[in-house]
Amino acid sequence: MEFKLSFKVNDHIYLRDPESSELGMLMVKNAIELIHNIGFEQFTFKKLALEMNTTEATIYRYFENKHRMLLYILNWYWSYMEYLVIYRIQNLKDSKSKLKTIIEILTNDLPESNGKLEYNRAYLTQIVIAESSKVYLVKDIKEINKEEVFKPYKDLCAKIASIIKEYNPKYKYGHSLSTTIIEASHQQQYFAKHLPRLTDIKNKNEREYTALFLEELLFKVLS
Amino acid sequence: MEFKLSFKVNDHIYLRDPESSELGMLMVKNAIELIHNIGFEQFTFKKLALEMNTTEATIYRYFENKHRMLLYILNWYWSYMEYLVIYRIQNLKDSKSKLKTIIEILTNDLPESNGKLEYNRAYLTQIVIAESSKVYLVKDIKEINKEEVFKPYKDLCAKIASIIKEYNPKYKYGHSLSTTIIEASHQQQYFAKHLPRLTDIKNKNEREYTALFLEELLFKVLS
DNA sequence: TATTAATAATAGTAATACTATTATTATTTT
DNA sequence: AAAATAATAATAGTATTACTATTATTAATA
Repeated sequence: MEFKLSFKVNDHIYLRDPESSELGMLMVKNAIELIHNIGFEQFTFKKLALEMNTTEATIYRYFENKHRMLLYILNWYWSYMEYLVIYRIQNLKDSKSKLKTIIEILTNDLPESNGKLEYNRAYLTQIVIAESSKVYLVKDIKEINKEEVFKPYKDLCAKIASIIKEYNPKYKYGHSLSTTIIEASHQQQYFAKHLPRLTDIKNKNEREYTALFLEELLFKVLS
Repeated sequence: MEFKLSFKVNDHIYLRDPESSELGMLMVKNAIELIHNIGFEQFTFKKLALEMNTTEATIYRYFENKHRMLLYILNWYWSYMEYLVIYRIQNLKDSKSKLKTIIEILTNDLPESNGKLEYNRAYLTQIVIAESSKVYLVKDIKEINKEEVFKPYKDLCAKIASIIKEYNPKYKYGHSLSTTIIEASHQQQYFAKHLPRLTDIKNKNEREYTALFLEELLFKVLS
């Protein structure tokens, strides 16, 4: 039996499911590369269309705008993250090693998946680090949130919070601690690379550094 | 003697110092209101010009683009924050109450200043919460950072790190903990307000909630 | 008083973020 | 196999954004 890694993303996010066609899948794959290369602000549907030899209008039939496309990509990422957490934790007995595994997952590239969608995992990770906050730091967050499009993030947060509770049932801020860990894992990697004086990094790589910082923080907070 | 609250912002940020004229000051004041009202993405120099009965071209003689304007506003904020930390801490003896004061400063509106610049402090706080990460999460961070335009943030971070060191000389991640606290203070307030399921907020207000979460976190990490 | 500097008014451009229309091709239904 | 439906490509067009340039007018300074 082959396991198919395919996450159903809330269909409010797209106009037409990009997984429903070759073109749609190619679109997301190319978008990840292009956003990684030029950044979300410079990214346009026109440039994406040019890159993949199609037209702007065609892309607009899949996604309402580029914000929705980024949201789609992040939903995929968050869903995958939650799956990874569940999968890699299932055989672990003590909650301490579960939490360690979570930190590890949060500070490494996505592992190879065997589903049909083969995105560039290193690029995807970079996009999450540099662009993810832009999907919720928007003026119309209220209306967007009504469509349940942040459910995968909330689910991931709840999952991590449940393991935090398992480790220390008395701790009252499991969800906030989860989001703080998640966001800090991106931030610290970004700062370590681009604004190192906002961190204490010496010569290690950003991931290893971030993992050490977060692990110590997490266990001290929960002690 | 009257104390004048005026922070010299790195002059790479502007083309012409907005503090050097009435119009310049009005520009920043109006920008803060407009960014607060419509969000940074929707904010344009055209709209700002319309708002204050001047022209786009005039604003462009002060700032290269809207990103620089936001950077200017945040530099002002970070400098003010550092000043506030130093000022409110000077008479405190033990480093524990110093850290508590820092959390308090980070989770409250800016206090009334007696300088000539009277920005809307509540709006400014909201801008920092919702828009600040957009100044460094940009593709050209490398070149921008060369101009030293993030110095006030780094200084604030270093200042807080020094007090962390004072409290616990053995702790190795003072700078990362500072930025984590600063960024989390914005994030958690934002989440508590707009995406509450990413937090554990019940019925308190977002600030009080965030302060409690951060204070507990900080002292546990440093114990 | 002359010079310089700042602003207002106006115009213009390339790029962005879309929408609309039609022809062509592929897929599905009858 | 023909007819109907759906997806795409090609093309065109619009309002807005993010600027730059020019000139006339007003204010400040030498």
